[in-house]
Amino acid sequence: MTKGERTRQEIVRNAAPLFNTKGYEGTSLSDLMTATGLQKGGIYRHFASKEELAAEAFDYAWAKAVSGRLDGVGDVSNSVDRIKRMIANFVERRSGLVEGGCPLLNTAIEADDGNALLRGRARKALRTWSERIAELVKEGKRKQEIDARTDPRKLSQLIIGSLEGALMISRIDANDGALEDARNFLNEYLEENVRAAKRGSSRKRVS
Amino acid sequence: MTKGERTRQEIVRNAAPLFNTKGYEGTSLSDLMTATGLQKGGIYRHFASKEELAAEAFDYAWAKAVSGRLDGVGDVSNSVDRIKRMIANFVERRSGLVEGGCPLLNTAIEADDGNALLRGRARKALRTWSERIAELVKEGKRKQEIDARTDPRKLSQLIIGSLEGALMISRIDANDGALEDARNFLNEYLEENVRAAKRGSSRKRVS
DNA sequence: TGTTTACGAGACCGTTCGGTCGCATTCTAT
DNA sequence: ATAGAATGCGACCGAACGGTCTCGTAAACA
Repeated sequence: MTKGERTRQEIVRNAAPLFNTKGYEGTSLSDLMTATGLQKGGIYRHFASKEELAAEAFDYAWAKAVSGRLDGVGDVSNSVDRIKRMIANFVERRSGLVEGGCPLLNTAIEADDGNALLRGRARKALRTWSERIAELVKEGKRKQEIDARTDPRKLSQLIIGSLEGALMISRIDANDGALEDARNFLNEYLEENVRAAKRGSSRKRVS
Repeated sequence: MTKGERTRQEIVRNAAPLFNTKGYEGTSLSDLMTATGLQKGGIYRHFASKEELAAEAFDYAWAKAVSGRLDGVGDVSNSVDRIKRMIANFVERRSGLVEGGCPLLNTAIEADDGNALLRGRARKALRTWSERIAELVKEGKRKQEIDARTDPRKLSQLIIGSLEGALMISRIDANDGALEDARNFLNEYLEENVRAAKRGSSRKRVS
């Protein structure tokens, strides 16, 4: 790897937590200069604009978030338990993440009426995450671990929506209660309404 | 009402949609000048700072949001149906809301790491909304319309979290699907797990 | 080791930022 | 009608904004 490539990565690595905590508008070039230890010229050698850097920083932060949430999911065999593991990772995962909370939530809210480049990144991030969960569900249905009546897209949106909403509450409340409650709720929902019933037994089903 | 008071209200009225769509950092004094038709001096005669104006604009936008969500709730007698009405109001948001989406979500995300004044307003807004729903639940329990085992605070957080999370998804997705799904999910949940069972019948209960 | 290319510093650019203030004008209460 | 208070204009402020460019230096390849 050339020196320039290394520097470029370092810039992204240092810029990510800044953009994620202060937002795109709230992060200035001089903030970035301080965080990277470079002057403007040094930064602009590698990126055409603040916007382009922010987009790459988002990708970086998002990749870390996704890998944190999928951590250990492969070690679990049952599909429902995989989903539960992913939820637990979302709720617990503190270390290794880029500071400032979920990059998707942060970016989606700031960019939904403005910045098209960042909005596009957020939209794509949501899609791929949602599809990833939906794939887990489909696989579970194939393996008959998940009830055949489960709609993969709807379940995926329920999980993402509940978690992100609870995260928002937890962040202003400065209290993880909402996040914990969301986890408990989703886990119970998965057990009661998603996990395939044992052969022979029957159950009333919601939705 | 004096001329100054009228002007002050007009400034808040015109500033609210700006702050709610572009955010605090993203809204400049010159944006505000254009929106209000006043010069800087005219605005600063009534507010000590941009921050103070933003805080009042948030209060204004939030008051409108709350009144929109509670619209018609009093016309319904059953407590569960009242909650369902409130959810429908949130999802349909037909009434004269301030542009830019839910002020609580927008402000919470932008202010959770910075601006203390706005963060305080968002925190208070969340608390009062949450308590309002919890009150509905408690009343429902008193009237035996809501299952005695229901935790008012948890249900309130589940509703708020699900709706706000779904709103975030709907906004980047530019598609109301997630919001509709959240409404359907919550309605079914309320019917199956919150509405008090008819005397004599029994039911398995989640959470 | 010599040469060419890649790199980063930092002065500089015009613009916009949030905010102040003196003053003319307009309200308002008498 | 008029005095005094309330109001809004707009020139002005210093700082900070995102971004450009030149040039000395360090890295990379031969």
